[in-house]
Amino acid sequence: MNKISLTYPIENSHHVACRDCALHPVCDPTPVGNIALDISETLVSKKTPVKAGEVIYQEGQPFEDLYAFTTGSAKEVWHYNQPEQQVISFKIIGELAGQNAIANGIYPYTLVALEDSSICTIRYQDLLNSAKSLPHLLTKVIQLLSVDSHHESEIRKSFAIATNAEAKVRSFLYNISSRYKNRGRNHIDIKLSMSRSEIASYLGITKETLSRSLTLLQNKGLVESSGKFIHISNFDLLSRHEESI
Amino acid sequence: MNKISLTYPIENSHHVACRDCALHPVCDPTPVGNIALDISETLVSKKTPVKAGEVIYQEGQPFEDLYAFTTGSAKEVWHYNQPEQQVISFKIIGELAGQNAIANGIYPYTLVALEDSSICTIRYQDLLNSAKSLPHLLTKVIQLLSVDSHHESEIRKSFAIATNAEAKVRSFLYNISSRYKNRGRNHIDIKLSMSRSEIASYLGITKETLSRSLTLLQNKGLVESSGKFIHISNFDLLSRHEESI
DNA sequence: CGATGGGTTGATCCGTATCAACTGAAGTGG
DNA sequence: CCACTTCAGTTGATACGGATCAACCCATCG
Repeated sequence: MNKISLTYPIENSHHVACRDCALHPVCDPTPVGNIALDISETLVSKKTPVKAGEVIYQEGQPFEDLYAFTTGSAKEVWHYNQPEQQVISFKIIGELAGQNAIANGIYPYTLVALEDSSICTIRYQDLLNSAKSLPHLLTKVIQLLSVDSHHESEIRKSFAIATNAEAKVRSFLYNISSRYKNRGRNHIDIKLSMSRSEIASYLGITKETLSRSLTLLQNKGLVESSGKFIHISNFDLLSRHEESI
Repeated sequence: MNKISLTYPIENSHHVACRDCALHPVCDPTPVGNIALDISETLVSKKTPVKAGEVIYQEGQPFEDLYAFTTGSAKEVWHYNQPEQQVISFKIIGELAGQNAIANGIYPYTLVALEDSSICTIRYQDLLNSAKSLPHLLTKVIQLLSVDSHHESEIRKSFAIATNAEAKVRSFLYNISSRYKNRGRNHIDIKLSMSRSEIASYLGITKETLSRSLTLLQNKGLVESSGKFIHISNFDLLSRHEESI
């Protein structure tokens, strides 16, 4: 394969525009004019840098903040201290983290930055307080959570459908690529910030099987992979879950 | 095994009390006194009967209502018309359905009653309208959705952890049992309203493997199963996901 | 009473885990 | 600046678990 095709700059490294961020509906409540600016200023602390490997919140810790990634990415893991830690989800640029803590008031998992990133933080209690004067804010939060709920069931669906390892990997790549696409970013040439072992843990397969599946997909001309860089050769074929490809 | 131990009446068949229903926070917004009663009366249409096999909503249909089961249960399926339909989730007594439609305004899956049931219906738009005068209602909705989000990621976690079929079945039974327990119902003797094939589809295994796993769990003294009736002999052991049992 | 369909049990084959060896890239120190 | 170390990732060989196909059991219903 031609390595050169993968070496041109990847967009992932740039800051996401505020309008493409998961928190945007909250940061920018359109209907209220210049009050909106105040909200955004006071409610959201913007673009704090975090280092690769840094823990943003820890499982068991009391819930306080929601986070959105404006650069970089993270993994959500269970049993962070255990030898065999389970990867629960990946958060990429523009996405929200911490929603699953609202239910019990405790972060159920640990969030760890996969690379040097920057995050916007919103204090949930402040959000609720502001909502007393701006009820419209709450419907935005509801929208955010519902998107999340749907997102989760989509993932679970594709997992249940995926009979073999290759299908799991395919749906993972499609899922990641779609998420970049939905944020208006380059979804054809992607840098995977997580390791093979982390992907494997997430998919419930071994890293060896993951590696083999990737070469299979490559031989079928669906993707070209070179280390952390993945080129999606055929986006539409990736989504099809028929066995016969 | 002693069949008699499984034949005494199962509580599942009784109506759930309003206070144990997922919609309860919405039906009964405590802080507003006698206005609350009006809300509950006008917003929620109560305990409509549905027959086994009846479709409550269909995938692709525009989102209008949230549903809560006061008796009975349902399955959420994808590709309802296809020969191989995929089971996405099960809804049991007291639980909410339809939340995952808020995001896109369309029901992503089809909801089918597994047995004769009765449901409370709430028109989402009416709920939002009422919220203009009672913003507190919206925080309740947020709470509902967050519980759902957490619930989903819990399930996905246990699936990723479950290396073999037996562990999947074990975590499924633990999950169902816990849900009855959380609603203050009998979680030791359970009637599974869904078929083996439906459970298998949900778990992503075959019905044969499911059957074998059940007998394994039975031999280990964790459960006693007789057709649709399951007796949880050791609730705590069921939750442990260590291989060595 | 025989038919039907859900559920269980059995035998075989294939896919993935496991264990092991190897490769290559990145980082370290002389 | 280059050997040495180290670790992520890939490739190979074997063993085991689950899918598949098939037969059988049993409850329900006409």
